[in-house]
Amino acid sequence: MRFWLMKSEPSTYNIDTLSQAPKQTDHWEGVRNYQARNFMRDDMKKGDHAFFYHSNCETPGIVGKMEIVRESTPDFSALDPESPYYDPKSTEQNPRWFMVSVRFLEKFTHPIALHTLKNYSALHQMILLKPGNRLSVMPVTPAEWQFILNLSKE
DNA sequence: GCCAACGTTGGC
DNA sequence: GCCAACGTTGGC
Repeated sequence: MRFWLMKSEPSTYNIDTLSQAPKQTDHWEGVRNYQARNFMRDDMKKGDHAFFYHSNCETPGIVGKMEIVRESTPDFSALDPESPYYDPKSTEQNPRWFMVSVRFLEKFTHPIALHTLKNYSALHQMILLKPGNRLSVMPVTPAEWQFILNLSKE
């Protein structure tokens, strides 16, 4: 099983939105970055786990975890002219963007703020913490995953 | 294939 | 809301 971190702006979609969705499952639509897309399309497998990260908000950080329940399929929002994620260069025959489906697993009683993550040398290598990083989907190592899970239980 | 201009991300 | 860092676009 592999581990991931996926960002969302909570004003658009947050961990409560997911936990209140039917079957606590939803599409992770709207990723429009090639590297992030490639992770979802090529490397994410059913059964993988992912942290839910709130970005661009008062306290950015990891707020919970989820499970990948469906591997990548074309992101239909790219085909919808009404969608903010519309991309005229993506077509049904030749889709440019992909998404996975995720299921809510847990909302942390102690979310871990970005500024807290930065305090631990065990996490210094996290892609999330690399200067200038803007990836919205990225891998997390098993050691990082376990370390962060432990923090969430303190 | 270079690279300037532009748009986006996301912390602060 | 600012703005630095980065990715993408498109003219040449």
